[in-house]
Amino acid sequence: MRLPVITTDGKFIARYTDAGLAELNFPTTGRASTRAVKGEIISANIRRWHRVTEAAVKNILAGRAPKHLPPLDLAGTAFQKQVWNALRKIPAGQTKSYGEIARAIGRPRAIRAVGGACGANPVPLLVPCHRVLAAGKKLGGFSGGLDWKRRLLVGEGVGW
DNA sequence: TCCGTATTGAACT
DNA sequence: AGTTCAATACGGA
Repeated sequence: MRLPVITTDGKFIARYTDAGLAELNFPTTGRASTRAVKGEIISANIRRWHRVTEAAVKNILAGRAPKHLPPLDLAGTAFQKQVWNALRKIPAGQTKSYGEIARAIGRPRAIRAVGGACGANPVPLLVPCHRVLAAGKKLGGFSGGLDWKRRLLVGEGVGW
């Protein structure tokens, strides 16, 4: 089940399973339109979750920590989930390095693997992979494009 | 098993 | 200040 999240910055696409939000994509430039979601039956749960998701996305875009998050149904390996879980502990307005995340999950040498897990994150924004910088406060990379990463950090008042 | 990473830090020019 | 290089863990083919 895919539903659009309309914001002033574009149309994000949220994908839900019975268990919760499974995916949240940045606005796609051109390809993959909203697609015929109509006709599908939207369960009460998903409707409720989607309202929470919309509010959370808008808050994050405005640089504020979302008050509530929908339940997440993240598909990934145990390692990736550990990383994503660690990312969610980063408070808004703060950043960490890939090395710090690696240490936080007890694998100080899994630095590059952390980068890989960030890139595999199906739910950017809600899982704040944009708060992870490379050593020396360099930007590193970002799945949705570095422009987004810069913008989100600036929105949270992070300077580097 | 080999390859590519959203890395890192040191050793060079 | 820029470049090269090895070490490194994980995931996909």
